[in-house]
Amino acid sequence: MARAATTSDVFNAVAEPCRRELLAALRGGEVPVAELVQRMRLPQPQVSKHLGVLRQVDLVRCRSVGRQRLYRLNAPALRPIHAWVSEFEAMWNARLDRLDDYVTQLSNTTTEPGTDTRRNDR
Amino acid sequence: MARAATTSDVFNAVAEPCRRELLAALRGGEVPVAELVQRMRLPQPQVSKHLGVLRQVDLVRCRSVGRQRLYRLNAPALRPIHAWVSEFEAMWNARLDRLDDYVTQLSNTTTEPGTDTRRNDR
DNA sequence: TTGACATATTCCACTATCGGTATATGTTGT
DNA sequence: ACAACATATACCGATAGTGGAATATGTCAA
Repeated sequence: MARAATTSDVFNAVAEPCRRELLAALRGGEVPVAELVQRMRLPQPQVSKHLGVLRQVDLVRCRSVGRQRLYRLNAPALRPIHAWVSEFEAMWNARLDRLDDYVTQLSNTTTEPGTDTRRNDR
Repeated sequence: MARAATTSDVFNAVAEPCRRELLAALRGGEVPVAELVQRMRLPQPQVSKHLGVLRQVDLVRCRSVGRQRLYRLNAPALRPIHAWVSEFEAMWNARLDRLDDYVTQLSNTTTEPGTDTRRNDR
């Protein structure tokens, strides 16, 4: 098993740069596939496939208008991600890292176990 | 090319459930690998490998103490993710989705192009 | 009904990632 | 110097994800 299935996990769906770009492109409102293809400079099948993934995790929804398909963002589906990162937000807002750095300097820090590059991080 | 390399993209690094769990386990402060192995109930090599990935994207850092290695979270590395999701936050906070639903109902919505399941989303 | 158009799906080959096992590296204590 | 310990890395087999090209589905217009 390699990773939680892309099609079932929002985190995975968003891990793909193209799909993030797609979501960004949908921030303005409904957009037909053809326009997405243009903006993304990607072959149409790829776009459709990416949209398919986003649909499966409910990050986007679409409706048919004539032969076109208008996609729109379903922002609330991003909440799990936001919630998850937010739990860590305090840790960089509260400047706890300063204490962290202190601890770091106490003993000589080895950031990269193999290659011992910088000794003073951040 | 399948996806942006796990080792170079924070989004990808975090896409793995085990790695998210690892990060969560480090929220309390520095933790030696052995303890992580215990908590995760995963073979030690897996844990080390996951830690390796997290290290490469600078989500965690570590220092050596005797033969142990103490890992700690580098929370600021999560900022890109937080920043990205936050750009969408307004869209679910502002109840714009209500308007969205309205648009949805105007024409019969087809959420799943192939399998036409529910017609009324959310 | 036929053809143009818009989009989705299938098939294929390639690569990256993951889990598992074995082994290497490095450190402490004797 | 050697053994025990802690952790990292290398190797392997399996598999899922991606891009690309071809094709299927569905809709409109004549």
